[in-house]
Amino acid sequence: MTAEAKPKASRQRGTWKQDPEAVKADILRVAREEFAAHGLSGARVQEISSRTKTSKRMIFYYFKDKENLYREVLEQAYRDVRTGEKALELENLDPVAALRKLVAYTFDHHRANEDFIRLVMIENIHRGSHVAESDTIRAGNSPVVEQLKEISERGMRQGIFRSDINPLQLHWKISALCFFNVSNESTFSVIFGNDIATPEGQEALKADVVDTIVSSVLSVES
Amino acid sequence: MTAEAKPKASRQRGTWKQDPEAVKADILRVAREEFAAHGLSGARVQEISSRTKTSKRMIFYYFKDKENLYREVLEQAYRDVRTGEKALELENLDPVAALRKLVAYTFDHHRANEDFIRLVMIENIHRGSHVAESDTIRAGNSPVVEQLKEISERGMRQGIFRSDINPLQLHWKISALCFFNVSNESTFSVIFGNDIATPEGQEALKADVVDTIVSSVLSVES
DNA sequence: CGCACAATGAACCATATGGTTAATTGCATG
DNA sequence: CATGCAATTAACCATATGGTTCATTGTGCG
Repeated sequence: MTAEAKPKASRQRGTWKQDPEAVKADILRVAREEFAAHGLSGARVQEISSRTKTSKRMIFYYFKDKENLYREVLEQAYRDVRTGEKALELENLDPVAALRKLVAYTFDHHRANEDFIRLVMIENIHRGSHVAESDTIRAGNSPVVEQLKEISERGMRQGIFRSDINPLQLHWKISALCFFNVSNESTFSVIFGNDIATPEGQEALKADVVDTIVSSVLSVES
Repeated sequence: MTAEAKPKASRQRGTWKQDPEAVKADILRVAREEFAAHGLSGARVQEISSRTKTSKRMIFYYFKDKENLYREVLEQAYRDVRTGEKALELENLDPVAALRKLVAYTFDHHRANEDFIRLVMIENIHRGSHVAESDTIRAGNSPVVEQLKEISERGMRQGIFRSDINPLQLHWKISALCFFNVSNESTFSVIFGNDIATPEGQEALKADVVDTIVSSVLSVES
């Protein structure tokens, strides 16, 4: 490996502190950014190590190999984003208001977690093979479907929602609209102009998405 | 390059026919599959050449380098998929029927062009930098937005559509739902089960997507 | 203290990979 | 049928890349 030397001015030979957890966290943080930016094959271990306070050696010491590092990055990303889904207190709201709040929140939440979106895109390029291998990712399917089920049932009982709502399909639709907004922004802007990508465009779009989801569940005669 | 030899039984030294167009087409076809499967950095020139009737040398002879090959693959893919968007004869249908037909067609069309979807995903990972460089891709923005504009205007004139429809946003919503269906199938299935990915699930989903789009444009008092 | 083991640094390695060089063959044209 | 250029083959190359080896240093513990 030519010129892979690492002077790292801040650390001279002979004196260093041990801090395994910090080192691992540092690697994971940088690796996440690099994988999100360039994909599994596009990311460079060398580049990850350069941006780290530690050395390439430690990456393999703690994470075995590149693919395993990627897997752990994925797991942490899923964990973080699920933790970040804060409780919305939808129980006190009427079904329509609850749904509006949940959709608007999802829209913003996706926008605020672009790296996660990109990791999921990358994972889909790999046909989901790494998420499939992770028990923790498969297990912790977010509680949002349960929330939607609860909202739907209330709305149906009150007669304001149509009676054939499928909560999973409803979640799918919300995901599709909020995910695509982030995932396909680049190509969509290039081809159709970036009216939608501007702050005002995004606000208009969010309102449209919320309305679209709500109108899809309302019973026709309401 | 160790063991990069290519026996290619079907072609012995000293006798070969010239057919530049066929060679180029062959390379493009294989390259498209490889890039769609593994991404720009994940695809291997070596692997592309192996699956081709020609040699690696010819790839660089005709396409200069890997990135340029990728760009030409993208262009051809956009060209093909746009050509494949057959005329739907929506003029004779009432606005709702026309819209239903267009959405259902888009849903099926995306499903039938997974490689194209994957290339667009990959391109978005690269922040659309290659589509941005291609004049032909930027120019030929598909006529679907015009069709939607026409349908919307008819519907609004008849009073059955709400009066604030934005055709581009409408196209965006249709794209989002139809694109996500293909792009995120893997991770969605892993996490939420594959009910939606089954043939029956897809039919139900298509109906739901069509209804969702239609109900989003209908005026509330209709 | 001194020992055992975890953590770290520096250099090194095998191979994969994108790309090139040089020579050869097909073929259209005068 | 010679000449010149396009198309093609086979071998080769520089370097990037993921991963490893070996020695050294920190640290908790008896």
